Amino acid sequence: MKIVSPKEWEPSDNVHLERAADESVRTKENILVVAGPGAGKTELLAQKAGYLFSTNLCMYPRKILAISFKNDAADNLKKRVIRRCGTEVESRFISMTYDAFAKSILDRFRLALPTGNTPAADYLVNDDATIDAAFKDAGYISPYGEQRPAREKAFYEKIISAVKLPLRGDDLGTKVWRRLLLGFGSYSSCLSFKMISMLAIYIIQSNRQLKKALRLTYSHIFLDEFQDTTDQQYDLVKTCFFGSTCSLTAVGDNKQRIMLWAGARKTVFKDFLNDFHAQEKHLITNHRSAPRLVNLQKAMYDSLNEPKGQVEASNKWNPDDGKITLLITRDNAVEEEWLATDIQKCIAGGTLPNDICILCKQRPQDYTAGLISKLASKNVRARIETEYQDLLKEPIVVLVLSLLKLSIDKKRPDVWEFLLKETSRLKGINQDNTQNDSYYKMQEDILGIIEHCAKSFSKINSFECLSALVYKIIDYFDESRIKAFYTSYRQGKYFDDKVNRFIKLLWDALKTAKFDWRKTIEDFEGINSIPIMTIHKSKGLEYSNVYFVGLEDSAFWNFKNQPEEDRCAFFVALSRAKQSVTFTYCDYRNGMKHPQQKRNQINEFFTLLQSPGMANVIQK
DNA sequence: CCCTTTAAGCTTTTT
DNA sequence: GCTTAAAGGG
Repeated sequence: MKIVSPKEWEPSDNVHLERAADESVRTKENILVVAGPGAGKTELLAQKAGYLFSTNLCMYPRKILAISFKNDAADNLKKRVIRRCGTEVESRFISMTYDAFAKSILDRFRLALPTGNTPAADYLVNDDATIDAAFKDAGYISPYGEQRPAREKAFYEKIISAVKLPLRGDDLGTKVWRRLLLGFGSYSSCLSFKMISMLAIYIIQSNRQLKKALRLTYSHIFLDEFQDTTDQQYDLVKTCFFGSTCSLTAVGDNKQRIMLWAGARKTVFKDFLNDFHAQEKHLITNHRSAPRLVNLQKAMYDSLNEPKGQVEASNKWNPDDGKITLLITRDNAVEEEWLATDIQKCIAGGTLPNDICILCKQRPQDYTAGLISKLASKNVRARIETEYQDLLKEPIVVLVLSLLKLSIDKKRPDVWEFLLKETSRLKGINQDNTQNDSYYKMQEDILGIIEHCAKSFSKINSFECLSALVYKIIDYFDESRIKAFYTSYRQGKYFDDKVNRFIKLLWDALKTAKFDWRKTIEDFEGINSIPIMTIHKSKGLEYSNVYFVGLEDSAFWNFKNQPEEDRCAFFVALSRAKQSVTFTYCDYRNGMKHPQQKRNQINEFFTLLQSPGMANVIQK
């Protein structure tokens, strides 16, 4: 990478940065970037990484630490940075989740903890059975017997979090901590995610040298989706970097704050501005949504307590682009027919199924079961994404799928490269020197398995056959190595459950695709179907056409308790759409067990959509 | 055994 | 607010 002066630096890949974004990239101050949907928050962070590396303001060999909530967000950001800056920055852009960051501190500095507070080296993470047993062993008698409802888990977390480190005293929480740190009876050491963070915070708080080392390693810190930060995550960041010369960049959007119910810190923007003396910048361009949709988003600013700040649609659109529809029907059968027809038209017009999305507030199964079969009768596939999303991010599923893909088509250099890299990491084979014997043998072995799969495909005609093939692949990678490498698979039946579920769904896909393997893999990955999900799952995603099913009081049943959050949820739903968004309401849903649906609580959404020039209202 | 009453869950991720 | 399942009553 060529070193340039800050003045010479320009965004890579011909990306244009609006003024506030350019300033946010170049500032040396701590900064909070408030940016609405489609403003390019990830791009801003990627460009800032490029700026810091190519000007050497992140001075070699210091690093940038980017913290996200979810693995896919952390991976996406890392990929974007590598695309913008090249692979030479790979080792200096550390992109990880809060939990991975806390765990990395604990694992490296575990022995800096005082005696009696040190977990065993091979602790399990968040194993329900162990935590349950620890409470029992510490003398806690559950009123629920063998079952553990959600509230019991919440109670456990509360007791565990209330304990102050280092451990002293003899209360229930401390007793549980002692058992979980070192193991007890036949149970091994096991920490919850909260405990890992608490230990990481304690390590940094009580050890000036380690804190100093951390601050020397990372000169710049990026914090993604900052509006969702919990108290504990904020504590961790503050413990590590408060009062340092490290420069922090937080990006987020208070209009998309829909995680308060799960413990997001309500005052996190204000606290960050105060604690870190950060500047605040606002991005105004919405690169995602068409002008009419941006207009609807803007109309919500008042109710979202957002200052009448500016938003502008990108100039790639015509001023009249974008479509908003409000469909009001008698019952869900009419609704399903209308939606299926509209979606069919949309696909006939050239929109890909996976560029369409069906959203629900909650419980997608209850709201879209009928629509799924209606669509199926018109040869349009739609599926509830939850389980597929979960499986597709499992390392074992990713491994097996890559191998299957190469067995179908050898000319997939990207997949081949990934598989070699992952396998050598898994098997502990040195990949710096690809000339050595073990690396060569690994390549030969993988090719052998690929050959075996390719030959087996035509013979697979039962669930048992498919299962045998998948286990043959797993055998090659070696189950015990997989469990040693991906530590989440070490506990309980987690590994077997995931693999069995994967085989089951792959078998379904194989039958649906009439044993066309290429199609099967495509289908499994969701290329050919419309994703259905909750608003929460859709956060951060975008689709050409969005259909929100069930704009009804009963779907927003908690509106009176959390009106701000539900307004944000509505805003998140509509702001996923690039080109068109449709909301549906029906008087009678799902067999009229109950009287007519209502729309009193959330009447403000209807007022908004029905205001002049906003939505095309269709009554059926 | 059947009918009524009561209580829980619903929106999440993380190794 | 509505569904589901468990608990309670006759």
